Amino acid sequence: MNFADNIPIYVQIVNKIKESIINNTLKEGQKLPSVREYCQIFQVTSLTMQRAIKELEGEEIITTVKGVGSFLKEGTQKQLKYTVSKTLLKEFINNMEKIGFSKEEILNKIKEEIESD
Amino acid sequence: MNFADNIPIYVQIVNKIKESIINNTLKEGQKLPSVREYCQIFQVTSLTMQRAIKELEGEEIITTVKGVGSFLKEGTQKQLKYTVSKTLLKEFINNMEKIGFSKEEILNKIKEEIESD
Amino acid sequence: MNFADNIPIYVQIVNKIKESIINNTLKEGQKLPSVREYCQIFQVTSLTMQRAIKELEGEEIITTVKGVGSFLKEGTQKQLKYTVSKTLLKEFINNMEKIGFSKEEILNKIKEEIESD
Amino acid sequence: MNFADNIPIYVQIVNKIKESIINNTLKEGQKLPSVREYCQIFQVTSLTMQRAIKELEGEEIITTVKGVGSFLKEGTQKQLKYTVSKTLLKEFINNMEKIGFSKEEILNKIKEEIESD
DNA sequence: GTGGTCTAGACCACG
DNA sequence: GTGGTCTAGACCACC
Repeated sequence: MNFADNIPIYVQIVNKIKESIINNTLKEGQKLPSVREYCQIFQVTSLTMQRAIKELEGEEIITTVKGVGSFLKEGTQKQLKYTVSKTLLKEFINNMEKIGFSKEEILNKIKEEIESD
Repeated sequence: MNFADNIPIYVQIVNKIKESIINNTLKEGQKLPSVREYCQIFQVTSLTMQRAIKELEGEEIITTVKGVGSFLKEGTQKQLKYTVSKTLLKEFINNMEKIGFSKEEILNKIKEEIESD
Repeated sequence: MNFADNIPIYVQIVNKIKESIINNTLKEGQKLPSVREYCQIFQVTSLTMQRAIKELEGEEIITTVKGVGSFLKEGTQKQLKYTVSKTLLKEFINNMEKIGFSKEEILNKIKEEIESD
Repeated sequence: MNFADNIPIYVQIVNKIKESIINNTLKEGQKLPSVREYCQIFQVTSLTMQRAIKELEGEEIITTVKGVGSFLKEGTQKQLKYTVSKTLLKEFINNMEKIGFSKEEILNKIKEEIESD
């Protein structure tokens, strides 16, 4: 975790977990590591970790069963990948247009950037 | 200004001013509106506005002369457009790769998105 | 604090804190007093204190973690002492030369002054 | 003049004039350039220049005769050189001691600095 | 008129 | 508890 910047730590954790889901590191229906284990992994207090979990519950990505653990819902992976990529795309195009690039120019810029690597 | 979300108002203002520079609404070498005028425009107190101004000074985008006003530095517009777009591009590609898209797929997604409008 | 002269209070505070670092009153890696404590110590409002803190962050002397506190970076003490003394020396010699003293004369003046105490 | 920093312009001008006196560029008893000429030289408005003049009058360095001009007082050069250098010396030693140098160390540092040029 | 600094008190999100 | 942001209004020095 990046403790020095402005993004709340619990949000950073939420994002990391979402990444794991999209990458298929965490598989659908599977039980997630316990809060205690996650605290170790991310080096945070349980309170912070709980918030991250709550957030994921709120977004209907996981369900928590008291005394048992949290589970990934079925069908999340594909949907998450879709919504996240859609958001990234829209935001990116929107921002590029705000600073004066046409759609064509955006496409060219992307091509350049990708080929330059 | 968006008083509801988490981005500090003074950062929002900084971004708006940067946009104005990139759009050429504010021209190089030109005097910016006074702090008091900006307070009216953005509906904030002078202190908040000053923070935004200080930030832009720190980024070497403007220079301020006490009792006279703030001025856009020469050569900012082009450079700002370049660095901002570069950052957007890199971040976007990076994020898309993190969630499992190959460079080719990214390009295709962008094409789709742009053509769909 | 000296509320009477022209040096902004937050700059005076920055200098005092720098002095504490150089004297080793504040040790490297250590947590600084909280903003609220500093407000008591220096008898200023939190905003003024925050400005001082931001300044020190900008100079890469401390790092701040939201909700936790500010910490002295490692390696600051020695470097700060070096740069500050170097600046004082250069400025002093420069000013003395401006008003017509040769390097030799400067040395003699210093000797006199020191021995006279 | 440095219009961008925090030292008031009129103070900067006062210092420059003092330097000229100490260097003997302006000689004792001599008539100073007119306000109008000085405005040209320093590229400032007459109001700012007037303030600088007032300051020098206040410090008893010059006298102004209405409708005629300003004149350097007799005996200023030597005295000015003395007081200015004394101030510089004391301040310098004071500052160096504040950051933990002994008188001996100060002397050594000065020697080093001078010989290194 | 300009920018710069400050207070006193408030509210917020985060750990 | 921590740091971060903001207001409303004030005062100042300077051009």
